[in-house]
Amino acid sequence: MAASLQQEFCALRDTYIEKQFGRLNDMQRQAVFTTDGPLLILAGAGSGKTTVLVNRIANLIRFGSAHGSSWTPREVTEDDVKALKTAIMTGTDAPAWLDGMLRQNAVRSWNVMAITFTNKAAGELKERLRNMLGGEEGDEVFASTFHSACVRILRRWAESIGYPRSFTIYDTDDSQRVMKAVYKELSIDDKFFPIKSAINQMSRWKDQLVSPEEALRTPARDTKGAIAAKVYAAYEKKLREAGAFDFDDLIYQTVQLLAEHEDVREFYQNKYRYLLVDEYQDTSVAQFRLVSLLTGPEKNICVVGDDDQSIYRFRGATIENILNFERIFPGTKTIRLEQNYRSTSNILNAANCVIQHNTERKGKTLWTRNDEGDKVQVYTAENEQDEAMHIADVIGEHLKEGGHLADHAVLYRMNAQSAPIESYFTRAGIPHKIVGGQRFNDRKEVKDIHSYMSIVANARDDVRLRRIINEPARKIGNTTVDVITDLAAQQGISMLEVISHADAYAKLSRAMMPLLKFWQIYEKLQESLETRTLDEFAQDVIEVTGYKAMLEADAAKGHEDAADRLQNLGQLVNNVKNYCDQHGEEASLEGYLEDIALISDIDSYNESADQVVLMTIHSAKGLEFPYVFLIGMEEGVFPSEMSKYSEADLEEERRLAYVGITRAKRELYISNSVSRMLYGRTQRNEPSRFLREIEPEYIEETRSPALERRSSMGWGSGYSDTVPGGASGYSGAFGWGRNSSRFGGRTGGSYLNREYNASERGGFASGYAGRGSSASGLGSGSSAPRTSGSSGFGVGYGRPAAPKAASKPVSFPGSPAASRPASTGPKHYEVGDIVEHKVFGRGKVLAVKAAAGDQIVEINFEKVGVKKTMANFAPLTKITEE
DNA sequence: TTGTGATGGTAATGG
DNA sequence: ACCATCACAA
Repeated sequence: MAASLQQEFCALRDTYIEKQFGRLNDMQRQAVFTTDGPLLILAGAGSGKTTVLVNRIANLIRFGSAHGSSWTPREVTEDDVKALKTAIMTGTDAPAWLDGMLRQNAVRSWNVMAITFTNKAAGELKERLRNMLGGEEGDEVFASTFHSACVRILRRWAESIGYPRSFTIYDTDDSQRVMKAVYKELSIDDKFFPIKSAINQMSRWKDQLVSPEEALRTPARDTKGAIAAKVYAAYEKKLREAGAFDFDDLIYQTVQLLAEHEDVREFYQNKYRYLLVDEYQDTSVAQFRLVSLLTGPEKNICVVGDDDQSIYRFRGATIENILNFERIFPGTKTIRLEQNYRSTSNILNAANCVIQHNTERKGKTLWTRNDEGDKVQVYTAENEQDEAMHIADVIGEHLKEGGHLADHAVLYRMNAQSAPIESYFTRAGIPHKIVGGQRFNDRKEVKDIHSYMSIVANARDDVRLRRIINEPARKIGNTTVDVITDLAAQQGISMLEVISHADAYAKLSRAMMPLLKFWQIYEKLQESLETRTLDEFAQDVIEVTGYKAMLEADAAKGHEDAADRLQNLGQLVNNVKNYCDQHGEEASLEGYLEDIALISDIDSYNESADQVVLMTIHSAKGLEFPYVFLIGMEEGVFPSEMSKYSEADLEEERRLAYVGITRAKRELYISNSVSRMLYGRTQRNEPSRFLREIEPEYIEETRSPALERRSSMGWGSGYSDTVPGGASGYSGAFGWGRNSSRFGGRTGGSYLNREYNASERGGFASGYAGRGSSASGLGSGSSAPRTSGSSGFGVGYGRPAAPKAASKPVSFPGSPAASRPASTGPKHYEVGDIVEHKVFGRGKVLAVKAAAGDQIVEINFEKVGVKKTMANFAPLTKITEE
């Protein structure tokens, strides 16, 4: 009797718990209910990976291993069964007195550690856990990146491995400075073996847990290898003296710490009994080792990854970690999540087409129940301006239909590609945000102030001291710095210590006054740190050091960027303030410096602002957008020139393409450009092989009207007749449709190839030069408007299946670049005019200001409110009378 | 020591 | 095309 009650209760308990996770699919639920032992989740793009992670943690904390168990902590009563039945029927929570019966071996939230790839992902995880579990328990889960977790561990144990508690974290710039000093000391010529290569080699060694000693012991392949080993050892010594870790050290040294100190290892294994690692495909040997060291004897290790999305091989990620997981952790349960919830089937099929061309895969095929959606739009642009304009057109159309800017993302292979888009968007007044590239914290003035701050935190840090000792200029030149360096080395003390009694050294007599002054500044800052709040301290640094005075003097002299720099420093102080607000009592100088070292651009990307976002595909990993523009799909750009000669590199590029494609939810726009200015040279690139790999049935392609016009006007003698039907043969012009010879296929006789030849022969060069040079928007071009007008594309263009953006002739004047020669002078608008803007629609002019041969027009738009645009560049049309 | 002009190298992805 | 670095003059 009691036994069957027990059975009934356990079955009900399963039902109850399953209901809690009712929104998951079978595979996802399996992953959630696999609570103990090693678990490998192979999660395809958009398969609800984060959801699974969050739910799995929630299940651990709320129910532990109760699901599937046939055991209860006490005798089951009729009341128990009844209460649980009621809870299931009514969809309410079971009464609290059942908790003991439901929460079997429930895991305490602070026993769970989740490692993610970015701080942003960690933040999202925590946010969702808070929502699911409530504030307290959610917050108690330790979720962070590898690097943050390691810093946390290292802070605690630094002294046991000979580092100061307030160690500094060096960024790439610092590393290069150190390496440069090493080269100088060892008289190594960086022309023979570039510093960057040395750092790279060293970095790979650290990723693979190769110590300087091992590197030296291992016979080098060549002279360069020998040099690398030599500088590695010297570099490491310097960092240790400075009390600094670089990014790779954070992992490497933590591994050493855990490997060599059993007590420390056991401390963490006891503390974190359940480990979850996200983006496992991007972990390095060192990171794998770290995970293994943290994993206790119970082996409660769950990793989530997708071998098809491994895109960080170049920085030491090893796909073997995921491929060998089952072998390294015997008894691993493997679960595949292959249902995609993100994209339309056309987009997903396109992605599958591409990734299928890789050989090194675990192999899985994503599927979806989502609609087919629109076909993937492929646009061939004439040049990068044209590409930018096309994107703006599409976005404009979407906005007219009620879409939001923030639903659009422009993704590219490398940061350099953002420039033309950014500049076009700026001129057209399209709100946008670039993620990545030159980071705020990388600006010279910001780094300088941070260097001052960090030497106050860590007086041993000679590298950063050198950076600012004469910034602003205070008569401490290279000679003096070299003398100080020697003195410090002789006595085994830091440079700052030498400076603190500069008067004791005869060699420093000449520079004594400036040095003592510098020391006074330093002491003032020390005092400021002790007596004032952190943001006041930052302000003091800017002022006491004379940095502010220097910039103000520059600004007075008419230095253009000095004002910007001052503003940046103001922003820096704001950032410190924000940091203080966020961390309250916990705020510390070390903490702040740590944040700026470890927080990346993508972490602070905030999707709530209504802006188009521009970023690299790498940055976009883990994100999704309704509308995605994947630009620069050309050989030599994507895949990059450097990857073309290695099959393994190419496969990584292809995975990157796969990541890019799978970011899109509703519509994907891929573009390539016939001509592109890159690295100061105009290149003519073939469309990317990745485009060719997509089956034609998922694609719809369009060529820039500019390219069509060229062919129909008969430039480049005698080739237009090989294009079927000229402009009217548009849909087939690409050779892409039914005949599937596609992009410049192997026949070599494709339309595109011909065009390259034609242009290289200069057949239309003269007729074309105006447009080309007016690409900057300031050229002398006398070209025809490009989107409408007498050449009649308006009509020819409107084939039924054409992409939305191109489907109707657009009523505003053409691109800022192409159709507004500077010679026409500024456009004149007046307050009160009603104008039409390509992107924002209709609005009323509020104010007009003259600026450098142009006007800044402030407009109140009906739909989007007040915006400022440049009259000469913004796609504005005056509406005569409303 | 500081400021300038020329030069020449460097061009991928990032914590 | 851009930047950083360097040599050199002031």
